[in-house]
Amino acid sequence: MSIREEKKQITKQAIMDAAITLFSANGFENTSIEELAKVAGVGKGTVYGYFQTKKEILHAFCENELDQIYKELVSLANPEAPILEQMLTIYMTEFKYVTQNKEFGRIFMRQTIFPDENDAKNFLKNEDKYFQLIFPILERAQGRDELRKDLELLHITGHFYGLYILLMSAWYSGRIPTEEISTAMELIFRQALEGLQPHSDSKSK
Amino acid sequence: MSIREEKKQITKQAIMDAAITLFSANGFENTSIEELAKVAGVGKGTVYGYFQTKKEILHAFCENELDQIYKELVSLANPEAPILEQMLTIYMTEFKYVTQNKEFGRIFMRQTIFPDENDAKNFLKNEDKYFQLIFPILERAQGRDELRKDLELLHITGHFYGLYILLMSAWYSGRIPTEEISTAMELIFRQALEGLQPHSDSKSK
DNA sequence: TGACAATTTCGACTGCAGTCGAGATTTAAA
DNA sequence: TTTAAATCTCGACTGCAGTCGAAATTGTCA
Repeated sequence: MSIREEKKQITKQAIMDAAITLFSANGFENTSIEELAKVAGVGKGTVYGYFQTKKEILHAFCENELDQIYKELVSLANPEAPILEQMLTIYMTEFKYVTQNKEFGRIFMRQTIFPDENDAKNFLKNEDKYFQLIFPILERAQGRDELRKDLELLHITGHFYGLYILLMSAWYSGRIPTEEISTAMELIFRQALEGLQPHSDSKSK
Repeated sequence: MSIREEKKQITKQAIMDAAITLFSANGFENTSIEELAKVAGVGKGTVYGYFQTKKEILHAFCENELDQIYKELVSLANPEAPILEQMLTIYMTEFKYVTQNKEFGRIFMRQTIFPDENDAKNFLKNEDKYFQLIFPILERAQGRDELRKDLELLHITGHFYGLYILLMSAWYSGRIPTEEISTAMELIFRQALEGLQPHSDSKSK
C-alpha cells in the first residue's frame, strides 16, 4: 500500500475513533465537527474529505457495528426453534442494540427507513444483505411447514420488518415502554404468523 | 377576542401562508427563516415565538392538511366493501397525499414515526385521533366476520399501519417504484389479512 | 535528483437555525 | 386617564454545518 493510502486509512480511523469517543461522551447533537476534527488531529475540511455530512459519520459507525451484530443475530437463534421464537430473538436483539442509545437509534432509523435521495441506494444494498441472512431461516421454516410456501421470502421478511419498524415507532413515541416491547412483539408477530402459516385450522391459542 | 389574540391569529396565519408559498416554490431546505419572516412581514424572532423549530412549521402545515384528509379518507371508503378494499383505499389515498411532495413527505414521516423526545406526546395524540377514525371500520368488519373478534382494534390498526410504513420506506429507498405500490400494498395487506381473518379454511384466493 | 502533476490538508469564510434582551404594544387596576 | 405589569416583536448575535481555494504532501517521469 502506498504511503498515501496508508495515511488515508489512519486518518479515517482517527476520525471514526474521535467520533465514537465524542458522540458517546456528549451525544451527536452536542458534538461539533470542529471539535471532532481537533480530537482526531486533523483540520475541519479534512473530515469532509472522508465523510460528506455529519450524519454520515454516525452512520458509518452504526453500520460497522450492525454488520457485526447481524452475523451474531443469525447465529444466535436456534435454527430448529419455532419460527416465532427465532424471529423474536433476532428482532429483540436488534431492538435492544439500536435503542441502546436513544439518540443514535433515532437518527439511524430515520435515515435507514426514510433515506435521502442520495443515500437511498446505499441503504437498499445494506437492507438486502440483511434480508439475505434471514432468508435461510425462513426457508427452513417453510420446510418444516411453519410458513406458507406460496409466499415470497422477501414478502415474509418484509412483513416482519414492517412490524418491527412499527414497534420501534411505538417505542419512540412513548406508546410502548421498554419493558413491554417483548410482549408486544410476540403478540403482533403471532398475529402476523397466523396469516403466514401454511393453512387453516386453529393451531396456536 | 382581545386585540392581542386577534393579532396573534393574523400573524400566525401570515407565517403559515408564507411557509406554504415559499416551501412550495423553493422547497423546505431552500427556504430560510429570515426569508420566510420577511414574506410574512414579521421579524425573525417573531417566527420563533409561534413555532419552536423550522420543522415544526412544516409540520403544522402538514397536520392541518392531514386533518382534512383523514376525514375525507374515511368517508371515501365504502363502509360495506370488504375490509381489504377499504384499507387499500384509505392507505393508498394517504400514500398519494404524503408522497405528493417527496421532500415534505420524508420530513413528515421521519418526525411522525421517530419523533424527538419533546414532540413525542403530540404525535401520539394525533395518531390516536387517526386510529379512532379507523376503529369503526374495523368494528364493522368484525361484525361481518371479516376480522377476528378476539383481537384488539389497536393491534389490528397497528398491523396495517406497520405495513403501510414499510411500503413508504420501500418507496423512499427506491425498492418499489410508484406504479407498483398499489399492487404491493394489496399483496402485503392480503398476507396480513389471511392471518387476521377469523378462522381457517381457504377463503380468499 | 528535479520538477511538474495529482491528491490531500487546512482553516478562514458563508449562510442559516435558533437565542436573547432591549424596546414596543397591550392589558389590568386604580 | 395613568401607570405598572404582562406579553409580544424585533434584528443583532452566537454557534455550527458545510464550502472553497490556497498551500502542503505525495506520486511520476525525465
